[in-house]
Amino acid sequence: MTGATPRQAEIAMRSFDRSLPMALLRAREATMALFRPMLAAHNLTEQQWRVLRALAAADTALDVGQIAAQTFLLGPSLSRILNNLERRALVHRATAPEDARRAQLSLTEAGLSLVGGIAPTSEATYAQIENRFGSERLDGLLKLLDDLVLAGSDSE
Amino acid sequence: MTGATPRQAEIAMRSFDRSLPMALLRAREATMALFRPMLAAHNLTEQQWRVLRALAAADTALDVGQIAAQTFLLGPSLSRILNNLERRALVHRATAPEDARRAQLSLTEAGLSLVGGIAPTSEATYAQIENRFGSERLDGLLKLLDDLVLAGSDSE
DNA sequence: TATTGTTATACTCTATAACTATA
DNA sequence: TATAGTTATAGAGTATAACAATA
Repeated sequence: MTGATPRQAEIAMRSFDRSLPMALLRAREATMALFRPMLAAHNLTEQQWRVLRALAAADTALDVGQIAAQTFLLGPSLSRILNNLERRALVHRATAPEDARRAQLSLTEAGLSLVGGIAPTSEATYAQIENRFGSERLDGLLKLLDDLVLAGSDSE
Repeated sequence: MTGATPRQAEIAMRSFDRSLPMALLRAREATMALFRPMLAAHNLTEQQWRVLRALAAADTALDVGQIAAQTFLLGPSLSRILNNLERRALVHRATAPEDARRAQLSLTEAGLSLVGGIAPTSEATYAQIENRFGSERLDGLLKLLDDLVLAGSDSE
């Protein structure tokens, strides 16, 4: 035969539906769909928002490596994102006094104000999710997701 | 003040740690880290693999719109990915007889063979996850993720 | 020499709009 | 006119290597 007919039965692999990476992607897409309009309204990409969020959550200034680890961004991507956020005066960059190689990043007043302004909308969306999904189930889900990460990072 | 000191306490928003989109991203990254070497060994991007996986799982040929919906890829991205996979002779493209606008995509013998060859490695990785995480908990997680998608897609 | 971070480069994906072909 | 899909275009992220500055 020339063309090709799909024959799932011939492949010993779980169904697309039960694929864990796909299930995580679907869930993330469904969730982000609720938050995306909020970010678009402020001209923020998801990645930029992750950086701002990490800085807002930190009790202290963060260096580039710490932000990269928390946001799952690679150095080169993060470098450009930080340039962008600095140009928009949302982020402040200083050199660590004890190690001139290391940068210290923090939110500016404007950055803090932006995150603080978005927070109510974000929390309203969360309330909507908790309302529909149940807050106990949401807690359970977060716990399972944390445990999955631990299971993945265990020694081989 | 000039610089900026982060003050999480001033922002009424849940911690970065308890952010659902971040938890889903972390879990997905941790999971994909286990599968990525397998894809890299076959020169497949995650998106290309999602397309092959969708075609392998289908009982019949799929059109571009169906693949886009299942893989969360946009038309233009998918168009290029399909060109790439067609060039590599992994995917076969035909025109639907009843509607010449519609394409019918399926795996070629080589595509089927590729997916079939990767399947054992994929299943071994799954077995590892189930072993560490527990298969009942994995089932529970998949169920919660499905329900979350339903909760997100409900009428506003 | 090792580390922190940026720059260089090539590729891929995202996103929106415009377009072609078909219905 | 509406729909399926591709092409155009601009922007942003991914990934690896090379590099500069500092330790």
